[in-house]
Amino acid sequence: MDNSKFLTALGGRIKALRSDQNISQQELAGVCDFEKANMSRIESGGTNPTILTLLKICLALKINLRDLMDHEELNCISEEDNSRSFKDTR
Amino acid sequence: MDNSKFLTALGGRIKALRSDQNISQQELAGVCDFEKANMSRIESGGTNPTILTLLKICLALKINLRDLMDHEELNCISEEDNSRSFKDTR
DNA sequence: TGATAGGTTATCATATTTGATAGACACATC
DNA sequence: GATGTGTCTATCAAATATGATAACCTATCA
Repeated sequence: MDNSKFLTALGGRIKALRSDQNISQQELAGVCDFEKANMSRIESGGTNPTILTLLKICLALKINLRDLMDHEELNCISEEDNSRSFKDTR
Repeated sequence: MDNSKFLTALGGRIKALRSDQNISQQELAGVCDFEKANMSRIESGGTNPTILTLLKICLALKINLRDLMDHEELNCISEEDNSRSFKDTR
């Protein structure tokens, strides 16, 4: 998964969560305290948002960052991929 | 939870996950393909990383973004944090 | 003593996000 | 036709992340 596909998927995830709550881009942007154009930019995957920007959006959607990230498209590591965490010497 | 506390908590979370795998900052930075000084900056909460930077770190740690965010300190939604449902739509 | 590893902080140039504004498009409604 | 809503794109200045280098500190070890 390349970066631009990830950003598109993340934007789609935000859009889906917003639509679930029947909120317009403009309204969500208003709660986040930025312009609707910037919200569109994020939802379309046209930017690589900082974690604080995502936090602001999550707060506006009344969800946690964990919930935003809890989406298969955004998580491609399998349990088997993480071998190191299973060979802790403790 | 203000922004700088969140960034400090996020950095601490990364550091904890790294330590769990007995990896040095330098080694993790190497896999991420950036300098150890930049990794230190992130772990100390001195910067507001983009989601792609966090993704790179997660891939290096062989974990998912969901796992990175699945930490109480980073998920503090409360009614006081967000009052959208109480806000009149004007 | 000296050398090495791990970590931190400072600084700088460059790249990119952000904030803001404007314009465009489709669609519905009056 | 005219108006309003929702979305998207482009553009710009300002703010900030990134990449890179250097210096410094502490602890460990030969």
